[in-house]
Amino acid sequence: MTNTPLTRSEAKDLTRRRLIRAALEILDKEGEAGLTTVKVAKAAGIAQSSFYVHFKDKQDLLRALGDEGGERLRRAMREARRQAREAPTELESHRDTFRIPLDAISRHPELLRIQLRARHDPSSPLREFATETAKAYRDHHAADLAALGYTADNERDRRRLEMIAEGINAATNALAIGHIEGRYPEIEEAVDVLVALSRGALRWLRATQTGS
Amino acid sequence: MTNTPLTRSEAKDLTRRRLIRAALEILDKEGEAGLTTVKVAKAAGIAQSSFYVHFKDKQDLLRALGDEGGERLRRAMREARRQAREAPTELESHRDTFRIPLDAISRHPELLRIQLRARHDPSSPLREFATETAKAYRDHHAADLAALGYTADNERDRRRLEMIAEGINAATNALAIGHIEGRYPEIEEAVDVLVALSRGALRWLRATQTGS
DNA sequence: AATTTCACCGATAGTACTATCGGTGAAACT
DNA sequence: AGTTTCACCGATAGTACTATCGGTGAAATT
Repeated sequence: MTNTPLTRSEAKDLTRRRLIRAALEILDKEGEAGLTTVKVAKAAGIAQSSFYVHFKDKQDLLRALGDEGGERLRRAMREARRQAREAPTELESHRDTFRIPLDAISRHPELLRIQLRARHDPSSPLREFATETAKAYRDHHAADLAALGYTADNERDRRRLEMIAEGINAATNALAIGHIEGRYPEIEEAVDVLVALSRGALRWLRATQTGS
Repeated sequence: MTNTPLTRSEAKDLTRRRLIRAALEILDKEGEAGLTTVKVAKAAGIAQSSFYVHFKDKQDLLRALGDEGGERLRRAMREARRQAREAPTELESHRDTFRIPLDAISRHPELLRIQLRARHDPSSPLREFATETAKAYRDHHAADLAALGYTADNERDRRRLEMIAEGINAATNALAIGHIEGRYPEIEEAVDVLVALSRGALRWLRATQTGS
């Protein structure tokens, strides 16, 4: 194994990353209640008091976790999108709309779990992260709807599109969790279901767009 | 105001219900982290130490909250179903499948919030409550699919129906939260969206049922 | 080579909460 | 009327965690 001839700031940065990594794992496995400076520091291999060399306080760590989580998620989405761009047909491209988030989530399941938990917890400092993440997914689906020519020119239609994007997003998350937990081994099967649900919404939009 | 000529056990029962009521409110407003015996007891108007007259420990309270929450939810679902039984047409009856959970949730929004939070929190003693509640909703939707003649005779179809029920359920919860938060003021509009999503899934099932 | 910087350490003060204990008075029982 | 029961109380021991502080040695700087 290679030695560690690190400069001081490199070593500090490494420790900081170890702390964040450990914190994310503990957060995922034990929840926010189990996230203590004692456990995080120990898991990162330093003394509890040294935690404060890297973070002002626990709140500061949570903030960093939100940033890091968002960063990872955007990276995963970008990567999934990059792979999808090689998709040949237009049909495939529509399937991609659903495959991209599923792939991104599968890459970092802990982020979805943490997000879903924080989303409805008024006491969680990660709520901002959860809200932003949810918005990113919703925008993703809203962009898909817009690309298919479904736009809103009044309040009612705007609400409809938002509800559809939110519903599809929630279904995507639920199936992603099921996939992570092993109940739905095949991502393509989940994509099938999401495409079917989505088509129902689109058909309804078309049927009611010009009429009443 | 009426006096309180209560027997001892009546008074104790009243206090116990006050504790559960206070605990549910604190849980909803401040999350599990904010739920302490100090706050619950104070909110119920008794001393912190008297909390232990009614519950063995905090765990015991959480267990009681799960029971109480499940009870309230089942009552709300039953009541909503009772009202729905007066539905005239078959179309209305199908809409009711989605209106019932939405109504039930609107009646006790705190229970959904608590459930969604606990569902993915490994440290939460309320996880069982969350799992059971989620199952109750899923069964509700699965029963609807069965009533429409969609049954599974192989593994793949079983998975499909489960994924659809789970997806619809997740969408229902998401729209219910949106309704509670005021973004979707009209329940009927949410029902429209859910019906549309559902129809897409049913159409897909029909199209692929006998073929490939 | 001498000096400074600083990531890390152990010890510990402070805080918040859980759970127990002995005491009290009014309700319930005899 | 006398006795027992028990819901509730204040006090407090015990536990877990946060955050601070002075000290240390090796890296960085001079």
